[in-house]
Amino acid sequence: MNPLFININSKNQEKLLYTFEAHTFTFPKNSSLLSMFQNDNIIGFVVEGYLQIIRTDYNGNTTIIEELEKNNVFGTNISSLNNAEYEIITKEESKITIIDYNRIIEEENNKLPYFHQFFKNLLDITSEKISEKNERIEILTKKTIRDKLLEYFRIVSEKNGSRIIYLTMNYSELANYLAVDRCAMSREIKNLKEEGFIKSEHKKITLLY
Amino acid sequence: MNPLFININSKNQEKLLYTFEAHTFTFPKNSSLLSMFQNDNIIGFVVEGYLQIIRTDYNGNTTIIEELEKNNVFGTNISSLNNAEYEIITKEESKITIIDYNRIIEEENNKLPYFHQFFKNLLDITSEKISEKNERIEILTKKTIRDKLLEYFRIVSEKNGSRIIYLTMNYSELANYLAVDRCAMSREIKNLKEEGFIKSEHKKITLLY
DNA sequence: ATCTAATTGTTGCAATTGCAACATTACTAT
DNA sequence: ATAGTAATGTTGCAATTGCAACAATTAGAT
Repeated sequence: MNPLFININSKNQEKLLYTFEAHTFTFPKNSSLLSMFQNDNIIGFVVEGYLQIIRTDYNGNTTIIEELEKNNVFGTNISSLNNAEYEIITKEESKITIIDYNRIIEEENNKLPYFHQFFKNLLDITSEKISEKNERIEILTKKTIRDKLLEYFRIVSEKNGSRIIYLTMNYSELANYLAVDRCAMSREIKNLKEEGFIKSEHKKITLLY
Repeated sequence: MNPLFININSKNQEKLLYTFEAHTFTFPKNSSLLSMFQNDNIIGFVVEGYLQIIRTDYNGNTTIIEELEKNNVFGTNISSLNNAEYEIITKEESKITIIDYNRIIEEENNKLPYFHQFFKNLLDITSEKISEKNERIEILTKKTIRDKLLEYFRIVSEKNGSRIIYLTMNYSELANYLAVDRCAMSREIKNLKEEGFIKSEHKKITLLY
């Protein structure tokens, strides 16, 4: 379910996307979307695929800021894409729909019966993003690699309602996400396994505590 | 300037606060606001004072999540206050205004001429919070205490347009915010001073690079 | 099927950090 | 002014981590 369209029936969804002149694009794997709407102010969502928002700082270090899976929403403002250090890249072939933000905030939209709901949804999505950022901060404020891993596992496990976790990122990316050295993380995962806290095979991790 | 009321004249501001039945409260220093609106969904802003949103995890460790100064906006959803681990505390006597969020999102508000602007402002504020969270993440992903400090100084310096920084937090709180040991941070600040990167007297820090 | 590139695993070692314990200074209230 | 409390500074030491260099495994392309 696309959170932009909660409580909006599919006929009105189409109408809304038509009114806002939404456009859908497909990007090949490992491409940057930024050039597409560099100076525009947009809201977009993932129709199909997997993308990441990454930041590259002045030293050339990159950090994963956000993962974008099917139905996830992103935007110039709500994803800090107005910051030149941020960009969106596709990790696999991806299809996205883009809406001009300026069309969304036009006052005359108030006449559309479903617009209020749409705008409310947008605010809910933005609030939800703040929650996710706070969760990331909860992870990053942990002092040890072990505690960061366990906090990450806890959050993912709670979100999916299961003690079995399938990693969406690969291990290099996870280390980046947790802001730790990949090798040190690998060592710590081995320790967690040896001490019986987790079981892991490839990207499947089972929490045993 | 209160960002909730950008492009809304003061007469309409009052009208709006009246319509939404906003209430203003004063809290003494070092008090928790949470009990006031535990199960409500609210939006609030700081009229006067200084507050912090802090998180206490299952181990009893507390983390500073957000600082709230005059005119800053907070809310159940946009500040993750629906999470039981989060609370707002006053660091000095503070006056805040609270609005019931359910009154804000009523559809009939669309009839109010200034409402569209208000809702847009709310979305802008929420987006801005995401940017701030991303900045915090940029700091926390740095590997060393030195890099965290310099990144923090850079962000504050850019925000204020000055190489001279006045810390809003005390040093214990700053260490908490950067998620490092206070003593180790103190040591690193001494190093930065000795190596001529910064000058510091009490809460005034001058960047020399 | 095979070659190549990408990802993951391993480990010694030096650097950084957290922790603890204590000294010093600044703030607050009476 | 002074006592009491909170904040800050200092430092030795052990634990954790990052780094580097390399091995092993897996994934992807032709």
